[in-house]
This record gives sequence, structure tokens and C-alpha cells, in this order.
Amino acid sequence: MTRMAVIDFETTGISPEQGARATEVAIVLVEQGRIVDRYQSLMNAGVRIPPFITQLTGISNAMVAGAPPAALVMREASHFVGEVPLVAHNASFDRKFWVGEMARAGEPAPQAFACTLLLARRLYPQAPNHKLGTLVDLHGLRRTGAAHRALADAEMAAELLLRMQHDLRQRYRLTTVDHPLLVTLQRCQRHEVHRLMAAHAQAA
DNA sequence: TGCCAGGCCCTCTTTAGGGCCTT
Repeated sequence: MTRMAVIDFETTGISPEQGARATEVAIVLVEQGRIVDRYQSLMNAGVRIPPFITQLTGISNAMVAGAPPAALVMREASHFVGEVPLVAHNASFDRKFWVGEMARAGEPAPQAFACTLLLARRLYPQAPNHKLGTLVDLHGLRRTGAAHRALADAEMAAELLLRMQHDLRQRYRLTTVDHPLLVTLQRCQRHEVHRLMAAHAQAA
């Protein structure tokens, strides 16, 4: 079983500690090399969206005013994810909002996170940069919607994750690339990637 | 009104500084 849940939040700012809240969440389930399910919802956290965020994401105060309460959306998201491990691009960002919004909703958030940004820095050091859009274009992956909307960004991150799994399977002749292996890989130093993966392939 | 983060990672480093990445 190599099921993973790729998540993306749109928010009112960078830092929950500074009062930023989520405005939209999307979660894409991937399994056996493909996307198998999706969840997406705007959410109303009762805070104003700064104008430049509306310009960036297209998500307005009016849109969020008509959305379900944040706690309800997060309970649905919790049910959708279950115990499946999570993946995000720059996961330290999405993890803060996942944990913070789940706490507000009274839900546990025990899931481990893997990070496609940290993985991309190790697997594709030649990339011009490691922004999600750049990596998607670099690999000729699908863009399914407007960037900076949660579902489109989650699907792009999912396509990138699938590409990384494919590349690792090919390079090291592996049958599966699971979440614990990705977490181990993202924590190792760049110059140790090959040695670590070769040792893993040997043991597999 | 004005201000605001933090972990990773490189290097002209390690008694530090600054760019990257997310909204």
C-alpha cells in the first residue's frame, strides 16, 4: 500500500502565529501511480482576506462568506484523509495550517508530512529553481487549473510526486517508493542521496 | 498606523548571513 494524500491550502497570509487562516483546502489521493480521489472546499474562518491575497489567488471575501465554516470543512478533510500520510510542496507551510485548523476544529492531526520541495532539491538539483510551477513545467507535467487555487496546486504537487516516485523506481530499480522512504530521503544531505538510495535498493 | 515567519541550504561558513519557498 503506497497511498498518500497531497494537500494544498490557500490562506490569508504566511503565518498562523500572526493570525493567518485558511481560506481553501484541497486534498488529492494518489495510489499506484495515479490520482484516485479528490477533496476541495473553500472555507469561512471569519477573517478578512487582504487585497493582495485576493489578487494572488482569486479568492475574495464574498466567496468565503458563502463557504461552509472552517471547522466543518476541516472535519470533512480529516475524514477524507483518515490515517493516510500527507505530502505538500513546502510542507512546513501546509503542516502549520493543517495542525492549526484541525486544533481549532477539535480534530487530531497525527499524519506525517513529506515535502516535494525538499525532495526536488535533492532529486533535481539542476532545476532553475524549485517552485512548484517551475518543476511542473520542467517535467512537462499536467496543469489542470488556475495556479494558486488549492485543487490545481494540489494536483500539480501530486503529478510532481508521481514523477518523483517514477524516477526513483527507475533509477534504483525499486518496486515501490513509500512515504517513509520519502521522509528519509528529504532529511538526508544532498550528497548522500545516491548512497542512501543504493543501500535501500540493495536491501529491498 | 505599521508591522509581521520559519525551516532549509549554500557559502566568501561553523563565533553568520542571506536567498529560497509557501500565502
